[in-house]
Amino acid sequence: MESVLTEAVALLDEAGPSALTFRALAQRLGGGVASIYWYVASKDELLDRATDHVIGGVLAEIEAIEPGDDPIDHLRAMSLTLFDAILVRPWLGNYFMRNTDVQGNALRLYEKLGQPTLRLKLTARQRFHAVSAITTVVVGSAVDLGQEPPQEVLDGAVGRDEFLGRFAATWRELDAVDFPFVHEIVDEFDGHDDIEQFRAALDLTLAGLRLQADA
Amino acid sequence: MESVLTEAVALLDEAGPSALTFRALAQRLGGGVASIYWYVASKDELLDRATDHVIGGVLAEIEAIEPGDDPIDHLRAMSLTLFDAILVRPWLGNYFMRNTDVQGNALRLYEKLGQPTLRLKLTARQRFHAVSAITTVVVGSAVDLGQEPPQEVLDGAVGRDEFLGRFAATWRELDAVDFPFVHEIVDEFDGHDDIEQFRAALDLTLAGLRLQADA
DNA sequence: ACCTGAACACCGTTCAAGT
DNA sequence: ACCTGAACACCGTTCAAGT
Repeated sequence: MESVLTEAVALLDEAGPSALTFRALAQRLGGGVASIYWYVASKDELLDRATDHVIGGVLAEIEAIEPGDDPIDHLRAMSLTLFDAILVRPWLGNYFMRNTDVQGNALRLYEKLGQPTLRLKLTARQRFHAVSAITTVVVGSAVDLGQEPPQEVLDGAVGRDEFLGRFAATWRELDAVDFPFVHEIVDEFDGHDDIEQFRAALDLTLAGLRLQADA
Repeated sequence: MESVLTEAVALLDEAGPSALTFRALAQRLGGGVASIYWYVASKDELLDRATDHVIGGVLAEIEAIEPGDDPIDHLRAMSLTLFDAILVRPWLGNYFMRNTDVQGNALRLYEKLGQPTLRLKLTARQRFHAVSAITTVVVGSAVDLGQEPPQEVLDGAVGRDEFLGRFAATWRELDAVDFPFVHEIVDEFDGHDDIEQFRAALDLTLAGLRLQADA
């Protein structure tokens, strides 16, 4: 079982989600395709369990973070750790917390993420919504930013900057009257940093949360 | 071409993303499978174009919204409209804005969403980040909340409330010392309203944004 | 310019049968 | 308890050939 998950994750890491097939996995394990069904009832369950397997590592990182004085700073630090993990493995975002019955580590991570809100002056409902909001921002940003780039970028034939630059060039050609906003931000888009973009989104949510707690 | 997209969307609406296969689509169009490849180079392109096709309708709704006095209220109104559209068709979230070259309507929607920020006292970078953050919250929430529920819920054999209730029951059995946060919010989770959850997440981001603009 | 049948190279899943 | 080969019912995509 352990080795099924380890090899599944290895396959995902090496060649992406499309490389994780029962046939490829069976070959790595040196067995038949049907054997895997003894450990797992479906591909969805395999992905749920593989997800929880790596979330176990993330949970350990998150538990190692010092709470500190400010609950919101604590939330920020944990969010960044989770974000980093999903950015490297975007497939995590599609399965994380999908089924807490099989994802025990995800549930524990959710708990950890929620604990700082207990130190804030909020209602139970506000705490529930706050943690949901943060999870959405973290997972949503990571999945979005980690989307598989086109083949040419993966090949290394075209760098990320050049890829962004091409879009920027198209945008600059748009009518300035019809697209004032796009023109306003095109220089920011060109060559922008993904992590900074996430950090900004997270900070807006956390600023809103602090306001709520201080009200 | 028009009818290819119309039928593709109909298929997606009636039976979900898994029902959109080239074979099923060809059958509805009364032609061969290979014909579709004359209009579209791949399934990804088909989904990009189908997405932009329905985003065209959403764009019209969004353009019909009165700007009003407060740019942030305007942003909120537009976000809710986009959210509603994606909640009904979660597959939109996976493709929206993925390739603005083929998604002209998505680009126009992005522009509309950005325009209110021009009325706020922000830097170009803050405007770029603000619209990215809002888009992430809207798309992330809608995709998350619209995730295909398990078969038993779709069948109607088990209601949504009962489905949530089961998880809540499991959570209530967790150790109260190890899971203080889960216990704190389990009553809120049980029978919670998805739209309210999204609204709360959006409002946190918008509150943070207002703070930034008023600084 | 538009469409087709038939094939290719895959998938996840099942099942009777083995040890 | 654990594994297997072989099949089933699908996929997206290609291509030579038709009108």
